[in-house]
Amino acid sequence: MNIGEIARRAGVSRSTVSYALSGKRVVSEETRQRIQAVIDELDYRPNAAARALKEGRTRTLGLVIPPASLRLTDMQLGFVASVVEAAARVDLDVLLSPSGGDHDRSFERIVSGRRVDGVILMEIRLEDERVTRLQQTGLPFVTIGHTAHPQGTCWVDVDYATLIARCVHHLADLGHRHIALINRSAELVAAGYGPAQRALTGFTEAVAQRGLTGVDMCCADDAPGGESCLEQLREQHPEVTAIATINEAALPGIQRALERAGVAVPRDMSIAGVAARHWAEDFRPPLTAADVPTEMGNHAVDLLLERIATPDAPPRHLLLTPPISLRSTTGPAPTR
Amino acid sequence: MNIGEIARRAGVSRSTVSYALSGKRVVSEETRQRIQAVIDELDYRPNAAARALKEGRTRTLGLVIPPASLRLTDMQLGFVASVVEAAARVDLDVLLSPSGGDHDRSFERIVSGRRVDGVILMEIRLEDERVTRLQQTGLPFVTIGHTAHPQGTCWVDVDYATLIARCVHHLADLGHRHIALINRSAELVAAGYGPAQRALTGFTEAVAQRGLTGVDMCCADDAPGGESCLEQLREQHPEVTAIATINEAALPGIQRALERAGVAVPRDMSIAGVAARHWAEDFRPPLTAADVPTEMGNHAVDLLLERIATPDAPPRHLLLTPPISLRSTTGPAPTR
DNA sequence: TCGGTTCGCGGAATCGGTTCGACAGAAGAT
DNA sequence: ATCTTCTGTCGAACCGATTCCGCGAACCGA
Repeated sequence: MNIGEIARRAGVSRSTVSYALSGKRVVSEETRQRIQAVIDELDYRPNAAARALKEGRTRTLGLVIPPASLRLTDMQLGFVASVVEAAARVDLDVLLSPSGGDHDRSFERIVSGRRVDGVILMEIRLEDERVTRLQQTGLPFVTIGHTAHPQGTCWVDVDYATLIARCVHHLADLGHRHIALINRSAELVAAGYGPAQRALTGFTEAVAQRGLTGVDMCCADDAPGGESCLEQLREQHPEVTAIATINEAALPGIQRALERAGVAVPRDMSIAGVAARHWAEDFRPPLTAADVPTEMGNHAVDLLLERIATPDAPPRHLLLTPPISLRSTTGPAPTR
Repeated sequence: MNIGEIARRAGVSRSTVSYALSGKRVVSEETRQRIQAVIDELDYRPNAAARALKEGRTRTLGLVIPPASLRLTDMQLGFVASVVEAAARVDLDVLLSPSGGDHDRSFERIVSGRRVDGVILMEIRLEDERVTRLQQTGLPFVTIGHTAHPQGTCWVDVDYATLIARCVHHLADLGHRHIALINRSAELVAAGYGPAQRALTGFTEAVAQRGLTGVDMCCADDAPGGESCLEQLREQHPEVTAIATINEAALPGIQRALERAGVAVPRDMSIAGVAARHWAEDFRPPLTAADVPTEMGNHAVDLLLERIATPDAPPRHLLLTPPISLRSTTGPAPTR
């Protein structure tokens, strides 16, 4: 069931079948229909490898995700889903590469075996050698998140610094004077993980600007982590009345610890976060948060397609600053 | 940077380079080292498409996931992660196809464009046309979950009927007489989604066997769904003192509704579920549940590799029945 | 009727690997 | 000295598409 078979049965040459399929040259309507009939009958579809070899492109995008051992957050998951969906809409397939390590075989296969036409990189660090590796090879790529030197690359990101600053301002407007930042895990912060670093910067600046006292804490990215982090916070800083956080995964634990301690939200404690929209909505009470649009994956695909089409165009960036959706977890600071 | 370039620089023929790389014929140690030196210098890696074309295999596995619009549960996510990880361990890549629809372009590309050597199918229904389509094409495949007629296919699944039955027995042993099954969404049940159907069967039989009264409810697969489902349950069946569920995603909502109503777990209400292990552990209080091993993805990959190697061997199945881990959400029935 | 244009199609090269058959030269057997 | 057996390498075919070049027939205006 290759193109030769179709050609023989339709009584034409292989090239004619190819042209009938691609439309790159005129084929008489009669011939075209005859060919199509044979194709339908045999359910023929061109061999992807042969086409990729000849055309020099694979019609496949690579998506580099964190290794399976690290559990993905809802937000990251949303990115994956929207990347896959956006790619499917333009008839592209997505090849997954779980790679966090330095010199990953899977990553190398993808980038230097010409298995994909372009790569989307997730969870990048401020200094990320995968980015430099991709720059070497010349393979088009887009990152979700950006490095410390983002000028030369194409990326889409959420402006964590500004978003966390907005959370702080919102809380300050409500009269809160003592605010805590609950950041991502200590390991990530130490590894130079961009969002964690930038959230801290934004927090520190905003707190200083409003003359508040701020305390920042790292917190393991899961429910138990949030729970113990909050216990520690209430013990060491009982004066805190509001929390800003980018740690989605820790929120259920935070919430639970507050409940156990009899601290009502938002009466006794306000929470403003940065999270996936559906996640914030599903949260009880609904979370006041800057809704990170999961469509970021779509944007990443768009940018990547552009870059593949015109590799020499200056790299474009997209820094999103979604507004804070006021829901039910923030309120006026308690009067002592 | 193709094999010809390497051959020229090393002063040998292309075939010799190929043999040096594959080891399928002896190449003198001296020549081999010379070739390797050139390869290292140029950072050469064979073109995947060319190799796939000639060899007739792509070294790629297809993973068909639910479309992006449907949010994946933690358990499904765990499968994806473990499939990707298992594939990476044996140097295989994973191609994602988001396809739930009947005649999906992405699915068709994968199965009939010979883009993959085998396919893993998730979220299959009792009658699933994707399965019949794959059987037509002869492409090796393994399903996570099984259809109503599973004899001829290769699959790995969790024995939901038995697990839910065990939950019922466990709860009955604790003295509960009125037990509710909180199932997956009504749409899934209507669509003939296997786990939902089998959970219902197992529940009904176990309840009858123990002479209990059981009530089964469908419930949207998210927190708000769980919340409203529980409210409805308490209104219509206030006598229920225990819940068995396979609806992971609804649990936070269930939990929240119970709290709001002042119903303590497990004092006033026991809950036994089927969920991913880490999920059950993170839940507060830790959930008594049959821990679905996320390693099911690994097993699926193993089965698939076997099937690819020996397509004519009789299809193998794997029906897992993990034991119930007793944690903190079940206790003796309340004395009235 | 003739030269030129258009239309529809076939032939053959090409992409970059793998693999089979052949072959030269060295080594061993008789 | 001749015949056989290895060893190590090369050349060429092949996988299944795409695409450039060119050819014959039809068509058209003069």
